[in-house]
Amino acid sequence: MDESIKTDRLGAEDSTEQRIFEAARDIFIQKGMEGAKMQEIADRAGLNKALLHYYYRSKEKLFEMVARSIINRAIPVIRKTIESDEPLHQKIAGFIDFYINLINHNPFVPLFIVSEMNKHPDSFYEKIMPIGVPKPQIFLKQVEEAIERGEIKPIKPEHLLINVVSMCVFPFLGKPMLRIVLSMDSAELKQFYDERTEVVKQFVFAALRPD
Amino acid sequence: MDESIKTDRLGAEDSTEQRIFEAARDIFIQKGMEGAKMQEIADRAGLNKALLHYYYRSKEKLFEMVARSIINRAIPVIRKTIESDEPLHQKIAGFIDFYINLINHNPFVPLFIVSEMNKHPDSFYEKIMPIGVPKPQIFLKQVEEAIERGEIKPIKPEHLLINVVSMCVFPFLGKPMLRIVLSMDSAELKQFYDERTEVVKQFVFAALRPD
DNA sequence: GTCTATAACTCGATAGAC
DNA sequence: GTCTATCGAGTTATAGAC
Repeated sequence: MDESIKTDRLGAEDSTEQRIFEAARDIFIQKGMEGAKMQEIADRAGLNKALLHYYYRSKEKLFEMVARSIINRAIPVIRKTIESDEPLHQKIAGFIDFYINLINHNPFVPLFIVSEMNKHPDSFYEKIMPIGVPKPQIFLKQVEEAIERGEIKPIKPEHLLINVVSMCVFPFLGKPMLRIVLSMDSAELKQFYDERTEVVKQFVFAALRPD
Repeated sequence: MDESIKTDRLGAEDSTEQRIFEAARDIFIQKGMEGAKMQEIADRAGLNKALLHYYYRSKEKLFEMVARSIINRAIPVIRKTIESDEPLHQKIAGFIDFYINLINHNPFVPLFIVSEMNKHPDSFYEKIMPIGVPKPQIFLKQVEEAIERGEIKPIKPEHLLINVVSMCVFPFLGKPMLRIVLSMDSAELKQFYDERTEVVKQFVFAALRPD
């Protein structure tokens, strides 16, 4: 089972175009638009610079393709979970399960998206628009109704949503910090991330449990 | 009351060196090492490029100074809170209060640190070393003791720490996302961030409350 | 210390052979 | 389609006048 956010194209054709795209994705994710160099991408793909331009015309266009592909893959996941109308508890649990698992397989994607959003919020918005901005209304309403029925402790729905997302995403952004501060080795880190799903679920549901 | 993370130097001397440093800090935080241009820093400082080299020799050295200064200011805050031996509940509450307030005044610092850490973990570690890596042992032990005494629900102390930090930091990293997904305007965002301190405290303590 | 002018260099992009 | 060689724009860095 491979949850990696790879590319838009289906199948695993090992075309030159594909190899360039994958090399570019890795480098852009790691170093950002300005930090990435065409030479480095070419080296990683095992080709020369000229070919990058042959297939993608310019660095900017190549970056566009990569960014779009990553966003196209990540956003629908959020949308689907947030917009579905399954029961609240189930939805939250499913969201945590799926989201942590997804990031676990694509640990650098959140930083890429967060950086992109902060540096170029407008171009990001344009990329998101066509595939549809996640609409949290259903979720927010579900929370309010659950509160009215006394099923969960009162909390502003927006804060609940952010709390859940924070605990899913941030540990991956702060991975190097964890390493240093908690002085964990690779094995301990892996275990830590494997435990996360259950821990976050328990934490959230404990926080929501009414008196 | 000014909680901004400004510079290493005390006082507010308006020397050329100082103006360059502050301009550089603003630009580097906003655009990163590669995205920032010496010309832009010079413009912001109201000087010419040559002076940047006169005072700081190279772009790399200037960046080093800025990065070091930001880290030197942010880390001791974490250390002090984590390493103190005040009672657990008080410590957690104080941590949330202080941390959210601090980031609220320096909203771009977390992204800078997270990006830096991920791009150059080694150079980051070297910068942190001399001022002392925060040692969470006291905190971790306090949590374990509180669990044994039945004062709080069982949870791995490391996860609790990360949960708290996540909910404090991530909402600022994801600000543009909040804007889009929750479609908040500036006023609503401000209110949202003002509410955060109380919401996070309540959420954490509710999650920790034993059955 | 501060400025202008320019050297030196990096890197994206193109030309042209194969 | 793929390569080597090179151009040219944009940047960092320095020389030298004031």
